[in-house]
Amino acid sequence: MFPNIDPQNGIPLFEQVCRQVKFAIADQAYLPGELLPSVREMAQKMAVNPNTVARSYGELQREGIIESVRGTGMQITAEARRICQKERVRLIQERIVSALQEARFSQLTQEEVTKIVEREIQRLWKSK
Amino acid sequence: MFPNIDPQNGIPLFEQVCRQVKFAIADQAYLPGELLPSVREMAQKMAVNPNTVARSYGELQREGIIESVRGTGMQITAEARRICQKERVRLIQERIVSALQEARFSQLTQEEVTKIVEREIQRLWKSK
Amino acid sequence: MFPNIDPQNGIPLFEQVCRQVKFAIADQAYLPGELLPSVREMAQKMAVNPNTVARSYGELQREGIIESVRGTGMQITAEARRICQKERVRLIQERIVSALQEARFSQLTQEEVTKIVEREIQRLWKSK
Amino acid sequence: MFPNIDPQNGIPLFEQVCRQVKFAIADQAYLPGELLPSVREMAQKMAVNPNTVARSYGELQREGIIESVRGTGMQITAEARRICQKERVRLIQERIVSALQEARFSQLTQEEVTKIVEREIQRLWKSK
DNA sequence: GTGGTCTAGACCACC
DNA sequence: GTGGTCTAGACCACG
Repeated sequence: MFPNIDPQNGIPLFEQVCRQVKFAIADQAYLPGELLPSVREMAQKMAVNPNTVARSYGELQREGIIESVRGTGMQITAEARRICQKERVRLIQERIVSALQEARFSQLTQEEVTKIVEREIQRLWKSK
Repeated sequence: MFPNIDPQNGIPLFEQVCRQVKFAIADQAYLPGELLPSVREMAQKMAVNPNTVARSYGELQREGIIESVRGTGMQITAEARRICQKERVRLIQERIVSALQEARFSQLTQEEVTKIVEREIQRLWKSK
Repeated sequence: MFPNIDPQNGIPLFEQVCRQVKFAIADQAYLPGELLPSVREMAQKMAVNPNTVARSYGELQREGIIESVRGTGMQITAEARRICQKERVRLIQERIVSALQEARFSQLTQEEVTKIVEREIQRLWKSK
Repeated sequence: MFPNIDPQNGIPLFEQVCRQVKFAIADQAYLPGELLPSVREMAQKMAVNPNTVARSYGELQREGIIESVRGTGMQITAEARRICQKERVRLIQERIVSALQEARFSQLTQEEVTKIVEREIQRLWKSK
């Protein structure tokens, strides 16, 4: 359920963790009122240090997506899904746009880019 | 000629500088045998610390794209254009693919992604 | 009778519970020889986990304010009132002094602080 | 200039550091555009771990009081003073009010509290 | 068991 | 030199 944490891709680990959790919530893998896996559990799942997960959870808490219940765990808030769905689109869109902007500036033609994009979309979504 | 340097987008400055120079060479803005602008000059153009440019030039030299000519400056090599054109496509493609992969994993539908991509391509290349 | 338990104000819950009980005893709401409400009952009154109350009772016992009577409950000791009255003043005074010290150190003027204090005292005790 | 960090008073160290820095800025000990002492330097001044200071600086950054200048340090923002002056009053007032509320609820009389407060204010500000 | 805080020490990218 | 990130491991308060 949480693959994809990559220490070598430039994006900080704690931020990748945030993204994964947001995507999972947007996807209703966790529902409001439920508890997120504990810091230690999640750390093991994702093969990162517990402190890294703790930092991510702190971030999510600040964004109003989860809240700490003393001695119990981190609980999904009522607004979590709404926030995460917006975030999901925003985060991904941001990254796509940024990549396309670089392509544009570097003088690639619309045709070249379209070809790359269509090929990859076919490849990635074919298994559906 | 060199806009787009963004200190806040996660990609190291010196790497952004490398990219810009590679793209300019791929685009034949600089031809083999010509000199690159001096470190200081380029630093000013790009609004970046001279040390950052120096590091980028070192990187380009290591990749065989430019070579230092004693007392004169950094000269574009004969193979520069070939290398840079390959690089340009590789770098951009890599980034696009990585962004689309995240979109795929996060359960966005093919339709949603296609919509974003097409809209942005229209927007970015409309001025052509 | 026991409002004011606030999970978010930095002071541990079990300590807030201790304070409330001490203040109630100082106030003669409980007299020597009487029994405190059972752990479960008190937990419900204060909307707090029974374990938290149990810990507080343990603390109060260690301070000689209550004593456990086998199979009966926690009994108010003879010295309870004396201890609690001293405690009450000490605890409150300590907290006020600490807050004022920070105000002093942070270069607030005597006038600013006096204004805040007088306003709040008026507000809090007006219903008398 | 930065005394008063106390590991034993219940308030987290990183938060005490934040408060101290805010108070210093409110007091114009640091002006907009200036750099805060480096993480390592401040850590030594305050006798805490550099990571603790880093966390505080991150917090201040999130509140718009300082901003990170790559490779240079943490710079006081233009709005820092305004924010910190508001914060100073808010933080201190909050603490005073909270202490007085406890006094109120615990059945101390207005006279008792007034006596304590006036005595302490005299004592703390007498050296002015 | 849970999260929260703190320390120590490391490595990196940037100036 | 600077801040940013990550790890490892500890202790505490709370349920």
